[in-house]
Amino acid sequence: MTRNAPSTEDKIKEAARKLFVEKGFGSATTRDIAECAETNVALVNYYFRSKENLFQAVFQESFAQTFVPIAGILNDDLPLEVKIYKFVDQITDLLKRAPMLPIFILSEMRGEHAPMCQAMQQAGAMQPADGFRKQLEEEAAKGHIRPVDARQVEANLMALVLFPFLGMNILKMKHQMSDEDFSKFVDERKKVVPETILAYLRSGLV
Amino acid sequence: MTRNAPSTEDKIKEAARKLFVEKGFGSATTRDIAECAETNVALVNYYFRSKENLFQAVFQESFAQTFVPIAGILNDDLPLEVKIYKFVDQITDLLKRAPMLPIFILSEMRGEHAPMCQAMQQAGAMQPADGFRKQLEEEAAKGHIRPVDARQVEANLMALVLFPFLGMNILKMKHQMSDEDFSKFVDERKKVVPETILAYLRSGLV
DNA sequence: CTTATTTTTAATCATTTGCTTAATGTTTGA
DNA sequence: TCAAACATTAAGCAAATGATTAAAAATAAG
Repeated sequence: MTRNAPSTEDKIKEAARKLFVEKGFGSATTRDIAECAETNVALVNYYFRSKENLFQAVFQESFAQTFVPIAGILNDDLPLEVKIYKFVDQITDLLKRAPMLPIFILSEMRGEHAPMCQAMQQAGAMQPADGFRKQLEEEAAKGHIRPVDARQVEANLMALVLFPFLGMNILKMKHQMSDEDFSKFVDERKKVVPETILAYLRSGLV
Repeated sequence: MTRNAPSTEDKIKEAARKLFVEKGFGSATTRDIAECAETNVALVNYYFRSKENLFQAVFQESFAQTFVPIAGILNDDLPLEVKIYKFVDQITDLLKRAPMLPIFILSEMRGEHAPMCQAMQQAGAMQPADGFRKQLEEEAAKGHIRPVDARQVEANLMALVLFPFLGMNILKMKHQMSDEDFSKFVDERKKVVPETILAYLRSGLV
């Protein structure tokens, strides 16, 4: 019982994902993609009408795969400390499976594709983590943590989790890391990052 | 007394910097660059021999401008707390003047240009922050902070300072920020980030 | 001034790139 | 079974792109 052979359309989309993520929109050609998908250029346009169209399809899936889970976990109904550990743990594991997605998304969200941002905002793909904000306010009211700007805390969390993947190449080189070393490094951050966030939230309490 | 008219070569390099940073290597064409520099394509190749060559020149300058100061400040001879505040303050101001540099550098350091990493490593453009590591060890020995992995602390610092610029577009959209709002946001981080780092370093002390 | 060198221009070449077309093969459903 | 819809292929087009050339213009040197 062999796995279902993927449809041509799916093979093209997967090839496109690989190449767009690896080289960026401008440097990946339709012929690259066709070859990588083991078909020809005509089929790429037959299924997706244009390179731009294909890119949109790939980008939106990638975006949903990366940034939607992030807001999701933050709005979960969990105790603050548990939530933060869960967030770091799950996002880290997600990114270990697709380490280039963040840099792909952020880098394509410039220049001619910058307007996509707005489009996706309106599509509701990016709801603010309102539950998280309220939770921080409640915990502060109870005196469990100090009063904070939720946007700053959220940015800190995202920064600490995403950055090692965004700067993976530089990081690996700077510290002469093998793939395995890097994997260990981000695993260690499953402790470091929550401790950092919680230390900030709890610092300066009377 | 008007400022020296920039040479054609410099006008081309500046135009290239603007367009490479804005659109990436693959999406910026030599004709774009020539037009933006108010010359013609032949001159681009006359001064730089090839698009790839021009890119290398621009990239290396941008890299030096961004990542060398970072390691520099960390190795300065300053008390830990002062150093951290200075680091965040200076790098933030630097990035406010060139907010797209980080995403440019990280995004171009993939695909066909990934080998540049190694080349720049060997050129010594990326010395590890050894002074910072020793300082952290000494402070830990004195009991002023807890024992830490310097690489993790350094990564945290870089992450917290760089990330808002890397994710500028998403951030501005998610929180409906104007340019001014964003500027305020990163200025507030001049307090938030050092407090976060220091809270971590001082947490769990007996 | 004259010659040599450097800089600039316009025209052009060879490829590449996104996309289309027309013909052929394959599947599906009535 | 047969036609209608779908899938695939090879060939090619027009525009864009990186690079070059040869000649003209500007600048520097003797």
